[in-house]
Amino acid sequence: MEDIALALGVSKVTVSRALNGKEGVGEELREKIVSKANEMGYQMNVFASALRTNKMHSVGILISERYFGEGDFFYLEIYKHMGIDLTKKGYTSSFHILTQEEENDLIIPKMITDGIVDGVLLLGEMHKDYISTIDKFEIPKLFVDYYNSQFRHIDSVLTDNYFSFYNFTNDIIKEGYKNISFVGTIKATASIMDRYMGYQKAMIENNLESYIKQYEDRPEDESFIFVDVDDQALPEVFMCNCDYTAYILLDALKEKGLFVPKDVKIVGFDDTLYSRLSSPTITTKHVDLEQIARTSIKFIVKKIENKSKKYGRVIVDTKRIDRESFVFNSKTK
Amino acid sequence: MEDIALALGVSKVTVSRALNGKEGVGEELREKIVSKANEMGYQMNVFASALRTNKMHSVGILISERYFGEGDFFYLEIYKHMGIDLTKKGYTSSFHILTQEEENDLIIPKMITDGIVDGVLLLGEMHKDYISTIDKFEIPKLFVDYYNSQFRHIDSVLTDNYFSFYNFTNDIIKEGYKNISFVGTIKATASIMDRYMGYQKAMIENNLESYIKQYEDRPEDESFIFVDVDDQALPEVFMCNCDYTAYILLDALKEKGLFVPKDVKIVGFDDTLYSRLSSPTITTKHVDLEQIARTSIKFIVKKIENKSKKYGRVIVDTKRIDRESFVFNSKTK
DNA sequence: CTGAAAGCGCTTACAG
DNA sequence: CTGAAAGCGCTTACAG
Repeated sequence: MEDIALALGVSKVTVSRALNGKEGVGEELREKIVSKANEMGYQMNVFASALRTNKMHSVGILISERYFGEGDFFYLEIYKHMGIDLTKKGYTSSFHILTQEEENDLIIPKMITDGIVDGVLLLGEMHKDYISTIDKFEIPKLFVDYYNSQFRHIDSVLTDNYFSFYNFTNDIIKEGYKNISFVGTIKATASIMDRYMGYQKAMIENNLESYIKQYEDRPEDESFIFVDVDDQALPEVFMCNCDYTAYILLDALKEKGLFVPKDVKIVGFDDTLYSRLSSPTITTKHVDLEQIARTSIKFIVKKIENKSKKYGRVIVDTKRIDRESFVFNSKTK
Repeated sequence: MEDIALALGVSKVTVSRALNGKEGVGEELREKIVSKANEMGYQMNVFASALRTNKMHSVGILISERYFGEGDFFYLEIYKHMGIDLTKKGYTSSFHILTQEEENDLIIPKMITDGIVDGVLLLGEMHKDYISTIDKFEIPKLFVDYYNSQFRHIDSVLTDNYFSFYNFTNDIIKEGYKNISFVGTIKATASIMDRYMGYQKAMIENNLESYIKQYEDRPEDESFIFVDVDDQALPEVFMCNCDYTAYILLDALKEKGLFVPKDVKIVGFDDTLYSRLSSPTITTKHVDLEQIARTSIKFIVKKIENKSKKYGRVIVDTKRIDRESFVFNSKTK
């Protein structure tokens, strides 16, 4: 094709430079070349280009299938926005849902081993051994909605679990509640742990140490979520680490003949379908997925194009959504 | 790398043939080459290969963002299984969520214009003009869960909407019901239309023509779903074209003080989250997504590798899931 | 600012 | 069954 562009009487070297926006071509010449290329319907052969540069203008997005339980639209929404941003930047994306088998056997997707993608986004938590294995590939990478101090050299874009939960708890305390419990197995994921620490911080700062109480929601070695509320001392508010847990808890309370929010109040986190389809609907925190996506893409592309190196941990805020499961009570008046 | 494989004293032509499973290499030699390649950790350069063959061993999966409303796990599940099957066959996948803007402005994804994917799967319905535009690209393609008689030359893998709904309706009639209504705007999508026709067929065959009644669920020019049940003559059973409609209808009935399944029965279709999270839960039909995925991948890969040409419309069956919203009544006894 | 030359790592006829 | 030669369409130094 370049040959034909030589219809302009220049060398293909010049054409290549003009089309790739490289310096070393006169402005008028460049414009002439570009318009001629369009006129001729020129389409660059990306393989030939990639053969020389090793860049496909493509980023891989990896996520464990564990995060695609039903109701988990969270990551899909993020992916959608990533796709939009990637397209804007002239990039293509490969979305790989990691099976449990691949994760256990440390099988790295073809898109990475074959160098088809120029960079990779690790969406959500995955097994440490798996991350180690991927980390051996010298390709730009970024955690999204996950971080691990063992892999501190990998930057990450994160929901502000800690501070958001702190604010959330603080708000509820301000509204007059004291006996507030946290629901979540804190060692299950880093997110749950961070949310719990945010809760604790607020409780301690408000001198409510004596009310601090944490319920488990993920029995060991079980994949399902479950909350045991066979407890005489019901709190005023259950702060659940996520909407799904809140949803399950709601069912458990109903079975015991308790009414939400009359007898006890509940809040969730994530603003997923569970918080909207339950009855009553659940007050929760919404995460700005679009911003997480935009930030992640911006950074990974910069890394790929060598424009910048280190970002560390980039935090994205959340917004409270009020629903039926938590309603201000008389204490606030 | 091939050069180094010449450590075996053969030409790189032979190595290329051996590694690609082409004929023209002795069996012993092939094995020797393959094991040497593994030993040396050889990784084929896919770009160089693609430059000659124009094949990246990659398939693109396209879907309109309209199908990623919340609760729509349907297509994501299919994608997940597609990814697994593709990996098994040594293929990579690019998942492109088509924005409304791209669909309206007939913008074709880079993965197709640049020839990065060897074939493309069109998941779910999209605008006819958009399909026409894509159809101009001479690349193997297949509809999944959609068909259009205007594009009869494009094969498709489909849920058996017509026959499944026919069977479903027949079952219900057998259980003693006569006054059965269909809920769904039949001109909205081909799937709804086919489901309706299946319902009608069963009604007519059982001489229940006089009971045939169809309610709208998608007001014109509205994106939300809504069911108007301000109707004196309630049927015994509402057969909704999908779970979401059933879910909405359930709410509408509750507001009128009606109880399901006591006062009236409801069934949905698709077995999505809506049918499980509602209260009562909704009897529905489950589609074998894994089979849809497996079939689609098998066919698109065959098309890419020129092993076969024409499949026409390939139908995948559904399975009834009984839940609370439809319970056998005394008539069956 | 522009061009001639070499080469990226494969595969495809063609010849033996 | 095996190999020598040419070429896929770009980009990267190097030279002017």
